[in-house]
Amino acid sequence: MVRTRAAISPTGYPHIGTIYQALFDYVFAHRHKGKFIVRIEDTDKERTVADAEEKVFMALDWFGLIEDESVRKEGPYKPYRQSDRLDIYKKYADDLINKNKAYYCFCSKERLDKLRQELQKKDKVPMYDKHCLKLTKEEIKQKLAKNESYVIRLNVPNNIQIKIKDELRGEITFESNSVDDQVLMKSDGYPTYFLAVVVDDHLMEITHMVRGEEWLTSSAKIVLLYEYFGWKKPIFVHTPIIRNPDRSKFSKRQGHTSVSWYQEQGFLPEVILNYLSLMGWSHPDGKEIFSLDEFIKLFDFKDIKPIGPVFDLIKLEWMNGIYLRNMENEDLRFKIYEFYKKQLPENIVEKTTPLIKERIKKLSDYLPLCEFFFKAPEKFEVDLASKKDFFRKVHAELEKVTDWKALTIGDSLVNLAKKLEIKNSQFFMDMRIVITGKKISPPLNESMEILGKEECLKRLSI
RNA sequence: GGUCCUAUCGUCUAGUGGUUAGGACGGCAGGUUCUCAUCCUGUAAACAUCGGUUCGAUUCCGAUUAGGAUCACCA
Repeated sequence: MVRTRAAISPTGYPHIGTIYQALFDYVFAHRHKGKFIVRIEDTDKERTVADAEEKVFMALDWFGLIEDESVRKEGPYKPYRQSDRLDIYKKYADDLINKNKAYYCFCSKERLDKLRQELQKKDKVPMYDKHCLKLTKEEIKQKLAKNESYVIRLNVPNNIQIKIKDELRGEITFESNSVDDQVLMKSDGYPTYFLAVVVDDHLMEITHMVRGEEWLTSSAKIVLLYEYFGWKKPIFVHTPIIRNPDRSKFSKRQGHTSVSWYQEQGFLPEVILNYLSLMGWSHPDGKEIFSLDEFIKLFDFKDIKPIGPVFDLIKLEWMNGIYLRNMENEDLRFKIYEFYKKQLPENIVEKTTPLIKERIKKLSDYLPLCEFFFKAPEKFEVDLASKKDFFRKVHAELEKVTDWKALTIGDSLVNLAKKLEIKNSQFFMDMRIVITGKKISPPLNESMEILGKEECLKRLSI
């Protein structure tokens, strides 16, 4: 039974990179009729934010990446929040101590800082010097009795090779001398990520440890822990990291990383998932538009390219536009109505939806395009002062139209243009400005039909 | 800097020991059109470099270069 997990730290608004990771977990689990678990990794008390957990689930719900087990959907492996599992980590840390695979460290922050500085000065990689490994059992007992503050460190042996098999990259070898004696238990009794993730993944019977490439370097520690515990290792998958245009790690300085931004802009969640699927993976038929279900049917980790792809907002917008255009008018109308919190008159949204369907890429494009339906323009993108006479003539002509439909309005306007010997393009542009205020608008005749005769005549008599 | 990862159009990617190296976004140029958009047509644009292996390498191997990740009592 395949079991994957999204390990999420509740430290703020959900990040698009987190969703990217979770997507692979979710899809792979579903591909193999397994389980997808969400685990809350809140072992950093400083960084944990109170309502972040709630936001994580709101985001997952929005995307439809619904988990099988989590803090809100407890299963047989509970609890699913790491801060509720402290006694478990303690037990396993003690186990490692007893096996001499980990050791107490009483070094002060000052000593560690100094050590780090000295090594850096010599252009060496800052690493712990195993100072406290030399402590005798008796010394340790005394220090513990005196309640001295301590951490527990991983005892990494010298001069061995640590091998890890990554699904995307094959075998990777690390020299143990370049692996630091990682702190496993902090002085506040909380575990660090490394201990917690190994213990939890083992106890929760996670079969595929899927995580971002930023963890690749530290996976030697993970492998070592599995070996020390004598546990069966999961399959390791280090997925690519989404990049900024300058190829650095995707960050809010250069892009929009927060899920909430995409919601506010009116991107559809299924579009974002579709787009994200294409980062590192490609459809065997070269298709770009496909559903989550289709992705599930075809997905395999082996087909992911291990290159960090650049996030391209322009292409995402294009794709969002495709989805919007493929929607039924009724569904799109409802999406727009909901997007604007049901504040806009529903009948106008309904009538205008077909007009703007091929003109918007995001739901938030609707209002700038359709604002003139809700209120008369207050300023005009072109100065109309010299055109008053022209509009009087149009007014007179339109007044005669009894059947107020786009087609008849159009006929009447085209006739008038001919009569006045004005080019259609010029004629309609002036009309557009006076009716909508803007040089760019939905089709004019249809817009005027929706606005109604009375309102149009009113706008003509400026 | 140490360690590790990676390398096809600007971007996302397909692909092969012999191909006119394909598609998509974006660009450019046309067409349709009352604007914009949609739609349609066309077009420019890539195998990082240098060595091997080979009859032949973009493809296999190595080195170089470049980019990235990581080096906390953060995840």
